[in-house]
Amino acid sequence: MTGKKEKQKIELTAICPECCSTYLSRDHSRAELVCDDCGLVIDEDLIDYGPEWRAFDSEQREKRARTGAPMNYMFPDKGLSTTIGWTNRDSYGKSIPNRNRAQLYRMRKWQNRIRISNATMKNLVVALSNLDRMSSRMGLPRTVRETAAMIYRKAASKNLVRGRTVDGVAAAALYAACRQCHVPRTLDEISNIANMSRRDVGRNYRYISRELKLKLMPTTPQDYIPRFCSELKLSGDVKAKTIEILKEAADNELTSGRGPTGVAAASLYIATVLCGERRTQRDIADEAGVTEVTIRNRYKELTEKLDIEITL
DNA sequence: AAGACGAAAGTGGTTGA
DNA sequence: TCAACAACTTTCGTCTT
Repeated sequence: MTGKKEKQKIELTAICPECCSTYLSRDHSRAELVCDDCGLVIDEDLIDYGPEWRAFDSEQREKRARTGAPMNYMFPDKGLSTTIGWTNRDSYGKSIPNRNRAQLYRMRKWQNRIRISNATMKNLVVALSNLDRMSSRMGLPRTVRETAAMIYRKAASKNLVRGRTVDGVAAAALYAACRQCHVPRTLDEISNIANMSRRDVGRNYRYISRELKLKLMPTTPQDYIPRFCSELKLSGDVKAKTIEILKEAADNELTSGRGPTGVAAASLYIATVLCGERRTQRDIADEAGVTEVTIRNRYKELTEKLDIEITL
């Protein structure tokens, strides 16, 4: 342990990408991260998993001066990308002749550029595959996935992901895409799939929609109807009737200020009764993600204000 | 027995000072 | 930042079919 070169054990959760050892040492004299078991040099570009970034030159320091949460996926390039050292010395320690230095400088520059672009690309790949996983689990159509991917890309290119988790922004993008495509999902559904709290998804969503100037109308109850109908195996008649009721409801100002899902559920309930395809309040409530009580409240308002006769 | 109804108390988000 | 507020939920007892 007490070698001549002082190696400092770092108590981090990093893992060597080659042999999966957790014993890594930082060699300060060379600014390298080295695996104790297999000797793999993991360069300094790899991330210190603590709250702060390491910065080894002024360029990095500038880029990383304002840091958010540490990146949470481990080795974007598996630690295998090449880094060209900053000292003007070759592998034997001999100084590099002046006539080659300009070339070396250009190589370093491009190496850096390529590496960075790889990192952001990888980031994007992770986000997009998450997006795809979530949307396929929710059975969302292709257009929604593509819209979500587009929104995420825009967010990423405007640096909105910094300080937020990749998954969080992806979930928010998905939520926004659903609304934009008129196949809304509730924040609850999205947050369940994404394993996040509704607050976080909502907060991220508000942030990116503001920054990207997504102009999204508030969701209307109508948007939910096709989905609820198919989930509950209801006929087209019921669907048409529901839409009709909702239109009237909107004209009579019965939808504003109410939760769209509640209004949708109530008018769907009324339509099922009118069309003789009865479903219980509980069934509809579960599907719509509201309670029976909410359905009852809405449905009382609707029947009273719209003079709809219900015979049970 | 299951579903519908409604009262009352509690919860989470929005709004305006 | 805090209180007021409306919408909504939870809970529970009663009524109807």
